[in-house]
Amino acid sequence: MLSTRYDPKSIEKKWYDYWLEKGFFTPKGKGEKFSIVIPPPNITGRIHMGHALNITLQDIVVRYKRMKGYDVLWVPGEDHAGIATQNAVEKFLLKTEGKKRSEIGREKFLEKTWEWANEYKEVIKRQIMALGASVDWTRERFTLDEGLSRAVRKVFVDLYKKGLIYKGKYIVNWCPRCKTVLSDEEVEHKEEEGKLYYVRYPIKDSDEYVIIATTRPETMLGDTAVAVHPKDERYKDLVGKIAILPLVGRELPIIADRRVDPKFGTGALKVTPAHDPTDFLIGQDHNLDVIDIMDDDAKINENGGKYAGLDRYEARKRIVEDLEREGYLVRIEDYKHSVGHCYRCDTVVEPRIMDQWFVKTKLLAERGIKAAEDGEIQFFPKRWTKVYLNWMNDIRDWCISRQLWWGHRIPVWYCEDCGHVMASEEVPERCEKCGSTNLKQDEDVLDTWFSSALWPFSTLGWPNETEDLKRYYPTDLLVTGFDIIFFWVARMIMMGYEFMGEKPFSHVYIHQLVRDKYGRKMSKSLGNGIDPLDMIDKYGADPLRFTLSMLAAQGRDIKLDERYFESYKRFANKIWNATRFVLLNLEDFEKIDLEETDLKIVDKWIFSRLEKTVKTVTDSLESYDFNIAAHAIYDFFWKEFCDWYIEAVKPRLQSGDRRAVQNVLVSVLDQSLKLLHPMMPFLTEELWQKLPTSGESITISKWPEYDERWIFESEELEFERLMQMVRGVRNVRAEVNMPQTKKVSVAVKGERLSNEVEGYLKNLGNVQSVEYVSERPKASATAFVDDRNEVYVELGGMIDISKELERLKKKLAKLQKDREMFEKKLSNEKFVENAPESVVEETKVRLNDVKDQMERLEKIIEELE
RNA sequence: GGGCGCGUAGCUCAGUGGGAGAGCGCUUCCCUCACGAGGAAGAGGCCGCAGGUUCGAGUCCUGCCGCGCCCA
Repeated sequence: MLSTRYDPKSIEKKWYDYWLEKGFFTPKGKGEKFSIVIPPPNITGRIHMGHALNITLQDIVVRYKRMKGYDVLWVPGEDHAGIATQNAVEKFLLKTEGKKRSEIGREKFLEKTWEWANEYKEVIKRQIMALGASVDWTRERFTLDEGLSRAVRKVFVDLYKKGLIYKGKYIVNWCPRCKTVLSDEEVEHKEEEGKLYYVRYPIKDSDEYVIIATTRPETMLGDTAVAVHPKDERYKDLVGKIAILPLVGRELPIIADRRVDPKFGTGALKVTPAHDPTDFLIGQDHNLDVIDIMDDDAKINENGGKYAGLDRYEARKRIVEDLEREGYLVRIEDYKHSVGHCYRCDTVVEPRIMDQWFVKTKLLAERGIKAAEDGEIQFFPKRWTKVYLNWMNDIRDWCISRQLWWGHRIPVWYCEDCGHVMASEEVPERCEKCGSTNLKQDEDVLDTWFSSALWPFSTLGWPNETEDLKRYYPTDLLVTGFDIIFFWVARMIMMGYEFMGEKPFSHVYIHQLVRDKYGRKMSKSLGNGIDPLDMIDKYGADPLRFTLSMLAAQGRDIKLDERYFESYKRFANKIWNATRFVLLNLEDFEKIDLEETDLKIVDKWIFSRLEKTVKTVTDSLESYDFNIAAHAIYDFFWKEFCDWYIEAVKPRLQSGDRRAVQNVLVSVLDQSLKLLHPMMPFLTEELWQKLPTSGESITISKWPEYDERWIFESEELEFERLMQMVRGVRNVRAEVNMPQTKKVSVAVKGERLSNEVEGYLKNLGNVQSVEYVSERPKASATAFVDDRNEVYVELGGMIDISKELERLKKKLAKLQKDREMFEKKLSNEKFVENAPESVVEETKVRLNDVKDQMERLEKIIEELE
């Protein structure tokens, strides 16, 4: 028998092992398929709450679909996470061995990183298991697997041959800490308080000067022009003249270019093509010299003259001092501007001109744009479509080379003899042009997102034409966060169409961002993270999952407070104990096919409520409204099944004739557990296995189908009417501070209650006797009034007439308000004309009810007065 | 500068065109034989502000105020 308390630890591992052993998560390859690939977590450490949410939501859909009878494949895996992992390993190395990566060399460093990777792959895997994710571990993939690496090489070489990958000198974002370039998306812009420096540049052979404004004065060492807007009247005469660069003495042509913003600073722009994206473009159009003044550490290089060797900020300070001393500095203003930071280490990035590899994205994006416009790929919530489209329509070429060691090495070889460049899937033996064997591979690796972009098909075996690829591509759903729509979602779509000729997935569900209870992003630096594994340890995986489901309302961030887990653990405990109660009453259980004649009002009520819950939960899961599904089953199970149904049938269970009610209990419990299973897999399996109607596993049991035959509208109304009577009696009792245990006598005016209803009233209201009367007994309080019955609680000496009057008058006032509202509506001709007939009809009925109740109440009040 | 989202009970949030809801917290009562991690009853809301559309607006539209995010 079950213990009195739900203990998650004692059930979770056991059932996960059972599911694995039975192979429930491996698709059978028959029937309609449903496939989904996991967003591979980075192998940098523990998973965080965002992962927990992501994995939970996927597992809910996956388990639901599996129970619906789909042939479900959920592919798990991990991401090598180039820059993030390399940073983590570097830190680890420095801490444990006191060594930098440059000291141990590429080969040794990669060895260490592989050790790290293998360890953390296992860590991640165990964490995903702890969450209960029903992924198919026999198909686990890693982005640096041989198979996936082959896919990467093939994609690179194909795109290269199509001319969609090229190498070129462009302005790129350089992280001086990670010592690599970053794509535009890997740069995070943050508003910062900075300074705006106004500097005087003298005009050659004159006493004139032009004042420029800059936030980064150190870059002046690389200035090769001054630019103004062509229509700027202030500077019309200056265009064509020469300015002299202070401190350096270089001659700078003064040019006109539309890209200059006349409203910024003085309207005159110092042009530094090597260190600013706009300046770079201006430089290209005007054939300006490009002077790179920084090295990889963001220190000034030999082109910086006497400032060479200084760090960029030190150089800034020195240059400003020198400018001031020599009279070139006009003024310094406070200035708020947005500064680019590395998304992995938060260091301020420097724009630099470098020779890097790029993917030409314009053409690739076209098909992906059409797909979203046509609804071939749908976003949930819908509004993310626009975010995606804005980016795709304005897409820029993707810088894919990284000066890292950890990742897919760029499959390009350079012939040392003739200079020929070769892209090749396999290591070439000789130069295809001159035959030389003197070949050298490109030192760089690819952006980590390059391999992720192939994930939906590379994990299924591509470029081999595997059975999996044929059967499970395209996938049906992708669940991910909005922060990687550009990094990942958009690129998977582009690559999917380019290499598979088909979309990678049909639906994209963008999940919530998990914040702390104050609405701040969870971060290591703030220390405000709530660790999902700690929560599993403290409350259990099922409560964690259910909490996240309850909070997963589309289009809104989740503000997480640990108290939620406590609340929903109580729900799990409630389920546990309700099941325990049912099991305690099943010694003589015998399964029967319930006929309508076996069913009482309360049975029909609970079946009808259950059926409606089945519909709500099913519909909500279909539309990814996880919170609605969770709320529906929570309310049904706790408030209707536990608080009313079970309480109402307790006497029947004590009687000799309890076969039918046992069957109802088991049936409702069975279906409820199934509805709960996607959200709370462990708990439901544990309990379901104990039911006399169980099977091999709830995991592969059949999802409840909505069936109108189990809807009983009139019984629902009848039972709800009874609930009102019971509440009325309880209310009276509470008003006079009568203990709940004390039995009361009730007088009923109007029609006779059925034996069944009278029984519930006695049982649930703790009523000892019901007598039928034609007049209200003296010294009684009114518990319930409608057009069929009035229910009085006999109080005898306990009655406080003034208190009773106060209570009834309050009730009357409420009714009066309703009455006025209904009357106002119905007296409005336009309402009667325009509103749907059913609404008008309902309003009339309700008005009549209210009027009737008021009349009766008024009469009672009159008598009391 | 462009775009997006959010302002509903003390707190955290559901609710998208027809009678204001939940959890937690609060008050009162109950050791009722599944559960005190429970049960019963209750208090608590100009649904940010101002207009508009509509027979009817928490829900749709516009503006404003406040908060947050993305992009440039």
